[in-house]
Amino acid sequence: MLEAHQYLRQFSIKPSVQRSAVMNFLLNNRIHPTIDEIYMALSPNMPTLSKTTVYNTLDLFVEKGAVRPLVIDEKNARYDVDISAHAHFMCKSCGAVHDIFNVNPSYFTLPQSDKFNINAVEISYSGICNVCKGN
Amino acid sequence: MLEAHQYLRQFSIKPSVQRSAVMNFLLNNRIHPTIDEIYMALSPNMPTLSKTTVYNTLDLFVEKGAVRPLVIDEKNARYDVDISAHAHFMCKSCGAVHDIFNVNPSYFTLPQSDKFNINAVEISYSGICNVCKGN
DNA sequence: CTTTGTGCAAATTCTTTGCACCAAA
DNA sequence: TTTGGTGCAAAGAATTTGCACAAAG
Repeated sequence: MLEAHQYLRQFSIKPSVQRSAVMNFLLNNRIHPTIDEIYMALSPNMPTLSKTTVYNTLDLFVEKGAVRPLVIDEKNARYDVDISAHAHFMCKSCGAVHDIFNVNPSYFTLPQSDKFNINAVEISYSGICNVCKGN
Repeated sequence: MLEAHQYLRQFSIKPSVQRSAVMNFLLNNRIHPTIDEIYMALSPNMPTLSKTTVYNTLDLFVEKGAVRPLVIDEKNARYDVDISAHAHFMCKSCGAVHDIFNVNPSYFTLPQSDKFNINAVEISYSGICNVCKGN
């Protein structure tokens, strides 16, 4: 937990018990969790935790640049504590989201445009994972 | 409308008045509309149209490969009738989604993986458009 | 007729909001 | 104390579902 505590300070986020717990979960569970997954994972050990706090906390983390919101799952918001340039894969069957690191870094270059001020890119792959495919 | 009618047949979609109207709208309004935008645009001329039908219709179009669902807007599902490989830009201020065609075609290459069966890719850019920026 | 499509209303799910209470400085 | 954080309950928004009626073949 101390680790998460320190980590938050790097992003100028005041640590609280709840914030540290959420960050700790994100740092140790690189599953790009949904709000509900975070809430479900933490509430057994923090019975008073509310989902509103998880929403507030993730909004703050995104605002401070400590996590990035993923746009890959139409159903739920998902968050990644790894803010380095990398892509993601989502299995259309089980819904799991995985990191894809072997993507040419040049793909993350932002294109020039005279109509838009482009400042972020997201590369999302989808298909079926081997677990769902049955091997 | 005849155009849309024919277009649907190419994808083995039985045309109905509603389906043709939706496809016609998509073909002539390349704005990557949401369900609500489609519904709002058509309902004045089709008072009995229901939003459920718009949902059903778009689901069918996606299933038949006539349109592709965009994963770029966390708030609403958006659809693109142009199924060729190209990227999109979404303005975080006004929410408008635009096509980005000047992206290196190689970026759309699907990476190989022994863990996943990757069969689709989406490249999404975001930022602020010039209209919102004030010039 | 029989199948397929449409549309209303209700239900569900995810997210946001308002407000009171708690905690830290 | 004063500010900021938390949590409950209610509200809101997008989507899905169940079912009855309409349309097409």
